[in-house]
Amino acid sequence: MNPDTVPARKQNKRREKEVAILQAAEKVFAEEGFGGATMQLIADAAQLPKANVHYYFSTKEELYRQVVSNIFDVWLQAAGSFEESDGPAEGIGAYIDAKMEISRTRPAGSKVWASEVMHGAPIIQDYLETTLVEWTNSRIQAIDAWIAAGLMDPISPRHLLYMIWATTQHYADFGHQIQTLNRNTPLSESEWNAAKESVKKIILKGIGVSP
Amino acid sequence: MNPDTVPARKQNKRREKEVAILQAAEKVFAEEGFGGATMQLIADAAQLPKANVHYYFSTKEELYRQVVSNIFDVWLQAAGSFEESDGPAEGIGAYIDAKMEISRTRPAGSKVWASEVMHGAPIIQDYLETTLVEWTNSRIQAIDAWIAAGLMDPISPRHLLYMIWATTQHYADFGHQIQTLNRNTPLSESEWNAAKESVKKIILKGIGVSP
DNA sequence: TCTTTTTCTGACCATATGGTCAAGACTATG
DNA sequence: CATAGTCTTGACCATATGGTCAGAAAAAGA
Repeated sequence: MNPDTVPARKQNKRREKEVAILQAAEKVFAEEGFGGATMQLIADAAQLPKANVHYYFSTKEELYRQVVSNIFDVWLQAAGSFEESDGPAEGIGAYIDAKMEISRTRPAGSKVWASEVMHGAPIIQDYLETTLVEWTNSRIQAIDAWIAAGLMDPISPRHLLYMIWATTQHYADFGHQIQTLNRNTPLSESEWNAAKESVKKIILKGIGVSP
Repeated sequence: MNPDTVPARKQNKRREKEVAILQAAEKVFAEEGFGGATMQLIADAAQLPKANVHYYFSTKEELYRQVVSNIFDVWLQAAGSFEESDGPAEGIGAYIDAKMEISRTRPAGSKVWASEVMHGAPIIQDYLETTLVEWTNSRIQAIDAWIAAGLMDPISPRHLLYMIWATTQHYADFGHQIQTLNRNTPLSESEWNAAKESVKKIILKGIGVSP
């Protein structure tokens, strides 16, 4: 038997447990905020004794840091769908789709991210200043190129990005409000699609891109 | 002398002190979240002993409730600028202006509101279900009337409203991120104006309204 | 099977926090 | 000036929370 097999399996098992805790933590942090979340609540959500959670993540900050870090990875993944090789209709359309999909499937993550930024990004400030700044600048260049090529109106790329972020994340962060305004019912599959199409339609037309 | 004068003056003094505490609380709640905010932090921000804060607001919840309630009033005030008597260019344009102005002048309030909604609106759920639902439905009717009159494209009024809320509030709630992307500098007067114009331009064009 | 390493957990501790209280200070009024 | 009502505040308390730890249990390895 390969001597690496057993250790690998063990590593996997450890990783699985960490992931379970991280999922529980993401949910609790989203619902209660960092200050309101307690290790006991997280442990209960993960169906583990509190001390066991501390075995995998020594401190609350450490756990929170990893939750936020995971969200950032998801964010980066969606960022990849913004391909500058295609035109603005495909690039921006796909990006909006991807971000709306994240809001639908990972609302808790989006809320944790929003909370972190709202409180001054104490944990991920370095990511903001490096990765986010670079990504944003590179996308601004891409949009400017589209503008120069006459593929869209000469709007401010920066504020366009803010609008996309704001609108797409709103469906996660303010999901409770949206549900209240939707006869206290979660958005159905078709309502989600309508939301997606509305957002894309208004923004794309707003920047002078025809589908 | 009017017998009401002295009591009134006293009432004013009490009110002034309450307002000072409410302002301090709004700031602290915005920065720390409900769970992270402590009565001591709020007392320090208001430059009062903690026990004195408790004299005016018996519990943390009570204080928070009033802070959130104040924000809702500000929100309603901005909502008034959405006049259906004018056309969409004026009505929606003025509404965006008003909301952007709130984001600029009361960012802490906006953050508290966002935080409250993100955590399921435990305090102001009744406002959402009554006032907000009514206001939203009435605006949807107004927009539908504009659409019927051929003054704008047949978009979903509901999702248009969400987009306006999301985008305008983003400049307050994610102000830290925006500042980081703005060479770590707060938006200047002219940058705020550029933001306003960008938002109005894209949204109004996006719904087929010419200025 | 015996030993070693990793995982698990109840009990415990130090600290921070929301809230109380009683006594003092201040203010208006008769 | 005396009295009554309002405001102020340091000291205090009960509780909740993040985190520790010793030892049990389980798994891996020899």
